[in-house]
Amino acid sequence: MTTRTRRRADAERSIARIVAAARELLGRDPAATIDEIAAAAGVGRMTLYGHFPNRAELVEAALVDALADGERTLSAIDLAGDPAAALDRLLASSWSLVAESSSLLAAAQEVLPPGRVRQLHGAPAARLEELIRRGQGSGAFRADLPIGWLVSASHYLLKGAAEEARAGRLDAASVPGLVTASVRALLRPPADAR
Amino acid sequence: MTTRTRRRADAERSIARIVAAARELLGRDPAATIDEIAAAAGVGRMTLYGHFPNRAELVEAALVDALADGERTLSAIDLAGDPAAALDRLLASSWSLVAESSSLLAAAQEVLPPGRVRQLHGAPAARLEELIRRGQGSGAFRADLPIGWLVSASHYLLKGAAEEARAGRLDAASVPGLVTASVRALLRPPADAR
DNA sequence: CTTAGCTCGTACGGGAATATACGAGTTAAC
DNA sequence: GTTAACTCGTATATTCCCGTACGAGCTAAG
Repeated sequence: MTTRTRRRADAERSIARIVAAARELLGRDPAATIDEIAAAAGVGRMTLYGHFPNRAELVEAALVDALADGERTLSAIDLAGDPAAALDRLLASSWSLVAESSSLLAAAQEVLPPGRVRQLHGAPAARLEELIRRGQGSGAFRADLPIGWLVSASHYLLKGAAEEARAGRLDAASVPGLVTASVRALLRPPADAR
Repeated sequence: MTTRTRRRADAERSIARIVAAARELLGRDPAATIDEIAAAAGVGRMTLYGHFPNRAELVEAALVDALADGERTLSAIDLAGDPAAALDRLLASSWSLVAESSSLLAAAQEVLPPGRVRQLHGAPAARLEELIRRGQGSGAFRADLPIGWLVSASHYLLKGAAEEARAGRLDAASVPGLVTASVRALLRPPADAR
């Protein structure tokens, strides 16, 4: 399932550059053109079409690549021990990943069949969900709200922080602190726990 | 500054129908076409162009109208008394407003000059900010995070909840409860207050 | 060195959406 | 009832982007 007819080395290189360019441009502007991406990759538009039959497949490839990168980073994080501390570690690495490809996600939403994005995006969401669940068991996190919402809400906070940073309304250096403080607050058990 | 040459009654009516249709369609799909909006308003496309020279002005008119409606609703809310309770009242009314025009905001972001949206959107943000500030003064809300971020984060939670509801991942009836619980959590002073 | 694969320019066709031009018919306002 | 304003269809120009076709030239792989 790797390669049916072998690919030449230069083709491999072109594909890598195209995907990288797509990630970068689509990460900033979900409406980035195929022309722009090809140009940014230092490659003719026709070369791009030689590897990706249409826009959707290119976007999907970029998203898959970005997610794979993310998985590599996140899977290296130790989530054992105190859930709150583990959460901080997870968020510290997550936020920049979200920042880099938040509009890539938006681009994918527009082009890919419904549900496909969510499917591809399953692993990181599951990781956070698992951590939250564990924290709920130990009483570190609140359990009175649906866990699906807690996961989503955390995401929205991450995405929001990324957007504020990109708009220049937030200093990039201050973002990690704000994100962790906010998500911790969101997950902390309410005062009137009974 | 109201009307330089008087407008006929039927024109007034057409404009109202167009703006209403624009709010409804753009509120659901930020890419709604001028054709679609005209059709939904029960009006020829040429009539629409007679009143709005281009897409941007139509979008802006729709946004202004939606915000004016929102202002009318929000300004009726009593924000005196216990800040936490006032926050609940404010959020209960805010969330549906956000839900109805969240993608209208997105449409505006794409078409209007940068900063214009934020400028138009100033009043509701200021209202929430003022409430938060008051709550900080009385110790009801946390003061260790920048107030601008607290306001934005609340917004992102509202928008996120609206999105989840539209995607069918959240029951509309449960949204107000989740939103208020989440924003309260976000604003509650941290445990290790010193 | 030969071949198959890859690069990439130019050109073309198509679709979708915006916006303009013209003009005939209709309707509110006075 | 006259006028000015409004409605609205058809047609057309423009722009933008996607995707295809053709073909000449390069380059990695054996």
